[in-house]
Amino acid sequence: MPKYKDIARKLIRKIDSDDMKQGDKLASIEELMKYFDVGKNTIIQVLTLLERQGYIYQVRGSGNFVRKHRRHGYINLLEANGFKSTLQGFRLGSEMLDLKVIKPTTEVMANLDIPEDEDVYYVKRLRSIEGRKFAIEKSFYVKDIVPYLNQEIVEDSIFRYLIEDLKLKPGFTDHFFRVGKLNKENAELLNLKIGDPTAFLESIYYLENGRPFDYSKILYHYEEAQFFIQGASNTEF
Amino acid sequence: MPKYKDIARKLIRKIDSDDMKQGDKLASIEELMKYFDVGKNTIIQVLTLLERQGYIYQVRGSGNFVRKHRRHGYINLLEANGFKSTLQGFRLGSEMLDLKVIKPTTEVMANLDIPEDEDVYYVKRLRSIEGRKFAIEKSFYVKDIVPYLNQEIVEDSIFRYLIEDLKLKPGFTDHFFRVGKLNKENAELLNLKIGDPTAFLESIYYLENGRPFDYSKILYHYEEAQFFIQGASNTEF
DNA sequence: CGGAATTTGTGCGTATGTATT
DNA sequence: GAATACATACGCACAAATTCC
Repeated sequence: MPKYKDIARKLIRKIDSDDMKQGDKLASIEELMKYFDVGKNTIIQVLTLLERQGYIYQVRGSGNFVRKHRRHGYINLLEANGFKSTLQGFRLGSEMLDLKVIKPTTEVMANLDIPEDEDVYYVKRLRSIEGRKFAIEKSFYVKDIVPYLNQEIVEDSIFRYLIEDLKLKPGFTDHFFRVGKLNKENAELLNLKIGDPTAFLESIYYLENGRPFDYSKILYHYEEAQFFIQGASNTEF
Repeated sequence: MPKYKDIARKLIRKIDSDDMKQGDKLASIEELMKYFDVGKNTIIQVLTLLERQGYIYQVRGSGNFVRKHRRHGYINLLEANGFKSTLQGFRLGSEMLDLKVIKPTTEVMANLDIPEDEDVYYVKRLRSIEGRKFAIEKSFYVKDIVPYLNQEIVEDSIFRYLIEDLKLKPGFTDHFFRVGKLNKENAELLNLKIGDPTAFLESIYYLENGRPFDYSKILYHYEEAQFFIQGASNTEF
């Protein structure tokens, strides 16, 4: 592991600990250089990374300060897998409703950028949080990249399987978000009424090399799901 | 303007042009160094910035490739001001419903991190797109930072006024997102029915120095609003 | 298939500019 | 105005991944 990632992890652990709160000042670049025994560039690289991940904000001439969001139970849409760290501490469940290999629809072809004869895994899951119905998820995986799935994997964590077992490297993601009304089928699955609100999230996950491998459509229970998005410093363009 | 920002803008113009599409390869770092007559670090800095902004993805040993989303009419939640570039080309309107200086509620105090006796501007606007009702926005500005607002400013663009006239420098942003049902008052404003779905977005805008200056709550018309969020490469943590 | 060439990634040292304290 | 701290930028060396032959 490169030095800057190692240092970043250590600083993140420090920031996440109870020692630090919003607005606290980090050690100066000079001090961090000495402490970790690395060059200035490396520290700058670390701080740039932390800023981009939303852990700190940088103020020129002044210092680097902790950024700590104070709301819990929100899904952080900027983390690789939609159901991660911000929901830590909650009991999550996954019930498999369907799992099969199919040929892609036009919609799936377009979003995964594949031809019509390419096989895809179709997975439908009912997700729960603390035992309550939380979301209906329909996912499509390019079989060429994800050659095998079974019930055990699907009810545990597909992403963990992809990363740890298949050694895939997810890169970036596109999320598309809308609000709508539930139809009969989905309302019944979520124990809601027809016409009740729902958050509809479409996500396309790409590997590091830019190839899309997962297209997912999620309908959230409107009373259970809430989302969090951190915008970094843009300055123009 | 620093070299890396200047180069970034030029590359973004190039990428946004019709010449380039998703997956196209940029010139190599070596070539960019020669073309712009700068050092390698500067080019790397440019590419890191473009990657973070979602314009490109980087593949080690291979090259840098254009990332171009193909959906229009979506609001990009990662851009400083919620109603920017992705809605370019649409006719946007702002009708002022209320504008006054008030003392903060507990909620506003907490989100803007101010004491109870600090004055805030309260602005309520009805926003439209292509003449259709689009969203109801209630915003709170710290008067100490934004000392003056009037109807003209509020019905044009508050952010443009803050940046260009007040010379404020917005830094980062926190967005919180939920789905809910409309009450009578808001349903009437949006020409919808009581109980219809709505997207509810709370945003806190901070200056570069980390001080919050704007807390906004927006209720979107569920048939008009759709959102776009680009996740960058995270790789672990 | 293997090795060479290409391309990007990490890291050091240094100098100078700019904003804050 | 001086001291401190972060920002930009150059040049160099070597590592790691991909691509080409």
